[in-house]
Amino acid sequence: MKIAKPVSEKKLTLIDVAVAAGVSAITVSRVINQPDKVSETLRVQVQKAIDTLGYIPNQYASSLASSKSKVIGVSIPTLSNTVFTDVLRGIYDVLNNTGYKVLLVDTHYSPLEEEKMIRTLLSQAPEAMIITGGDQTRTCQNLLQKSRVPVVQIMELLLEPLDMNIGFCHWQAGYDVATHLLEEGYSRIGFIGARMDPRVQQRMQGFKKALEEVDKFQKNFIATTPEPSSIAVGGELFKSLLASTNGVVDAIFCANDDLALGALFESQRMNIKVPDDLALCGFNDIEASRFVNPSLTSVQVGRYEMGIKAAEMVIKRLNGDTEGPKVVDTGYQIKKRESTRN
Amino acid sequence: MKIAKPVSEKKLTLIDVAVAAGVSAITVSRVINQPDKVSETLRVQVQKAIDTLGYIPNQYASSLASSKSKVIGVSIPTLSNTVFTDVLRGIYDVLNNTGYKVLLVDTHYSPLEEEKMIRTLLSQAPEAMIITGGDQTRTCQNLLQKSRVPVVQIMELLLEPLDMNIGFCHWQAGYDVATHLLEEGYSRIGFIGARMDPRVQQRMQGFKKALEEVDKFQKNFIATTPEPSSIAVGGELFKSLLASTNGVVDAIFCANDDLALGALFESQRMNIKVPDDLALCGFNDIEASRFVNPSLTSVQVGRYEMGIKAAEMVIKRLNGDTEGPKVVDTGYQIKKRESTRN
DNA sequence: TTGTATGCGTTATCAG
DNA sequence: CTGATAACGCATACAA
Repeated sequence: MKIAKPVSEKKLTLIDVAVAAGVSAITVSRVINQPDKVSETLRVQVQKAIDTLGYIPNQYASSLASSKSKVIGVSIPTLSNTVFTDVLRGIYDVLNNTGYKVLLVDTHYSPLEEEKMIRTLLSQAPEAMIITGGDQTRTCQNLLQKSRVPVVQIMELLLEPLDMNIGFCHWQAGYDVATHLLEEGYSRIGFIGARMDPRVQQRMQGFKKALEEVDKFQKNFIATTPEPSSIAVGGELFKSLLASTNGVVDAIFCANDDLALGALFESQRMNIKVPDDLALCGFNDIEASRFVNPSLTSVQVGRYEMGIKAAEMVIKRLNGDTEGPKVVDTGYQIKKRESTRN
Repeated sequence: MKIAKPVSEKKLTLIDVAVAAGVSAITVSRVINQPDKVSETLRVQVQKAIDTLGYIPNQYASSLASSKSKVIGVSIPTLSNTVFTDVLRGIYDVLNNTGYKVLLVDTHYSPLEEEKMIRTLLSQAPEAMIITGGDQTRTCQNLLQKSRVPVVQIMELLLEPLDMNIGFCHWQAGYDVATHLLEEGYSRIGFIGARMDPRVQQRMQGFKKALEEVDKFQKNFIATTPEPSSIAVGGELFKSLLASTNGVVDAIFCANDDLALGALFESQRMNIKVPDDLALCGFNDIEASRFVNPSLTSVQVGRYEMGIKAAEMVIKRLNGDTEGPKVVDTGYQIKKRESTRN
């Protein structure tokens, strides 16, 4: 049995392989996709031709014909925040072993941009989507529902998920942080937040509620900015809050650890002792929080695990399994450290 | 002019839009891809139909017909390191506005895994590839060359780039850091490094060379580990180095800022004064380095800009422009801060 | 087990 | 500027 040499110029197709192996195109297709449905003899013969020629299937023709893209769309607000890249890592680690490809978009926290990007994603006919949060535009949600792709909304628990949902309750987490600070004996408690995306808003509302319940909420104890969150901004907001409260604030809930680090570093420069003069609590529990001095109380959330689970939910659904729960609460845990020890 | 209502059941095609707008399919295609080639009247009319119906083009059909995938493959060692996600951000920010999609893979720093992933990427017929560094397996490099896709190798300057190359010289950066420390009067200078990927190795070699030139290199002043880099590991390596040098080390070049922060936090706990008792220099200049106390000397490299430029090089090449330089040195800058002020 | 006919949704080519 | 027709490469459905 002779097999033709590779013709390096033109693109190889199923037919080239079929001719080389002396079979029909569909048989080659089967050798690739359903090897069990082809006899041993032909399978070996065809595989040899494939290897010899160096044939690589055309995914686009395949997707078009089968309407299966093997693509999963993922949308996150930003690549600059370890919170999201940790989740991403979980998603990639699961999906890369399943033959699915990830198509990632970065919405820059803008629902409008998100709509545009999700439109692009949908044109790739993804078999499923993993998207962040629930503040998509109405149009965008319609697009998603009309497309009928399985959707997992991650990072936060939603009142009305589009489909599947995995995350935790930011409101409750904010409430619990405030409670922790109250329990530690602090009473003039402030809040600083940046970007103010829906999840930060919820943390703030939970925080506010807890203070209101004990009649300790004061409007001027809140400092926020629409700017992106950063250590620098944390320092700025910290100074604003000191000013607006005439320095009487005795504890601050920072909407995330970057802000908290900024506040901590600034307080060190101002010679304000943490936690003696002032308590600080962050959110997300990034690695630095555990090691900085004083160590920073923060709220741990299983980001990598959330990514893993979201991807697993997707895979399960794609395998036709509709049994599992559609909503998963991944919870959180307040890590009490030196910065709030009274 | 009436336009039909969306029929939510079947998938919309060009033809549906064409019928709704009362034109031919190819005209709709042109409105989408070459709007200038369609008269104002028809363009508006067709666009209206597209919007009303919520039509989304099928990229697979498009790619099959035009043999253009509009895909660019990107390979990075890990998603856990801001160094790479910053570059990624630059890449996405450029590419998202050009109609190209990014197919990203995370190689976990393993050339073997990289080879496997790049093989997968190639079956998507990417129009170009952006990959990290130069330590691909021989097989992998052959695959890339045979595929004839434009390739940009990023993060470091290579002796023999496969095609295009953008980055800076890590060896020289390491050399310069050592020189800076020597100039500040330090003379018992150590090095700590983790993961020990090719770029870290180069920084270490440059560092070593500078010390050797003034006869100040000592083998036991080096502490490394193959473990992933982290703040925690920085603290550990710091303690090892103190032990192996009997505490006489007076300056440490940390292969990155995470390690440096770990060393700094640990030194604070051990009551070792930086920079009075010990100088610390990091690498990458992450945000924390600028704000921590004492602020941390580090080496700034334009990561986001590198991503931007890499993507721009790719786009240029894809547009048939072969003029520009194939190798770009993005340089670096030592940010001298409190932690090395003698 | 293997093969034939046909369609997937778009774009290239060439006419009008 | 607009349209008819034929690819693009593969997989589905059915036949043999």
